[in-house]
Amino acid sequence: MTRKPSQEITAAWANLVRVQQGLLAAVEQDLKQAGFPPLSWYDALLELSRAEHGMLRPVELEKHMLLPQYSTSRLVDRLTEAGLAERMTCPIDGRGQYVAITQAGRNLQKKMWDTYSGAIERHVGAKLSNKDAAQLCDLLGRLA
Amino acid sequence: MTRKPSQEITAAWANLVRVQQGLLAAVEQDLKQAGFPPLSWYDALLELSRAEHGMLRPVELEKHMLLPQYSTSRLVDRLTEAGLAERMTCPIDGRGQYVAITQAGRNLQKKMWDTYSGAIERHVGAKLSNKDAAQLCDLLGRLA
DNA sequence: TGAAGATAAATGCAATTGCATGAACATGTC
DNA sequence: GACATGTTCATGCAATTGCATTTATCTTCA
Repeated sequence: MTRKPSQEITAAWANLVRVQQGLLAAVEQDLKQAGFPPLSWYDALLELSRAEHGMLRPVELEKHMLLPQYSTSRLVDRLTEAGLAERMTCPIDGRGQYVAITQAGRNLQKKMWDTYSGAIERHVGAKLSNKDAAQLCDLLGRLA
Repeated sequence: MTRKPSQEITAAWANLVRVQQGLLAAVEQDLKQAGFPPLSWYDALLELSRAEHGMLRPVELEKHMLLPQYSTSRLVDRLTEAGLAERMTCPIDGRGQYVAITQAGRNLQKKMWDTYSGAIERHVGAKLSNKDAAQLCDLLGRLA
């Protein structure tokens, strides 16, 4: 059997799960109250908007977002349904496709950022100095 | 509009969400592979096992676990179904009830901890000193 | 007392997720 | 070329979640 985690490790783990879930729920709530779709839509739109030509293979999107394959497929369904993205046939691989962000998608992403950034500032920025944030970031990075 | 979050804050937020989701998925996976139910079952069993007489009102459980009311109700359904907990009528409030952990519930909680603690050690303990963990814990605590 | 409002818990229904599989195409090997 | 294997993406189905509402009981206050 592996060694048991120390008190410190266990406490850090418990806090990590608890705090993240609380903050995420709060941020999602802020988005919803502002009439926006879930954060996962934002994440996808951001990834697409940053990609070359505003398009990505679903497989890429999946890797960026750390989502299961079927989850990506359905997220793209919804984005497409809402007119925020489009599926395009992939010229170099008959199995695959490209997902391209639309102008409406770009617009929504920018509008959501206003609310999203406000939520981050309120729930995180207001409670941590930049120095603390950098430190937190570093510690989390070691866990990745 | 609120101030925009700094680079540091934004990066910390992104890392927090990303790292926690990754680690949590990994730990859940470890539990599942060992043939155990989800972490939420463990959390509930732990709360119950620590409570006076091994029982809690659903409302209490809900507050401890930060879950919505209906979610708690259904979690208790499943625990009861599996013989890990029992619903008892509440003598002091006719609306309410008590949820009591069974011996099987206590046994499962202990068995799950073997696997769970191993996963924590592997995914967190192996990557952070106790000092780092304490610091992480502190930083997260300020966000709560 | 009794009516109004608050609280505890369950549940119907729609949306979402997870899992397993399927269909279409690609790649490597002989 | 043809078969075996791997990759990409979609989807049927069951389980879970979220939301709104219902039922039952409690509390308050006139």
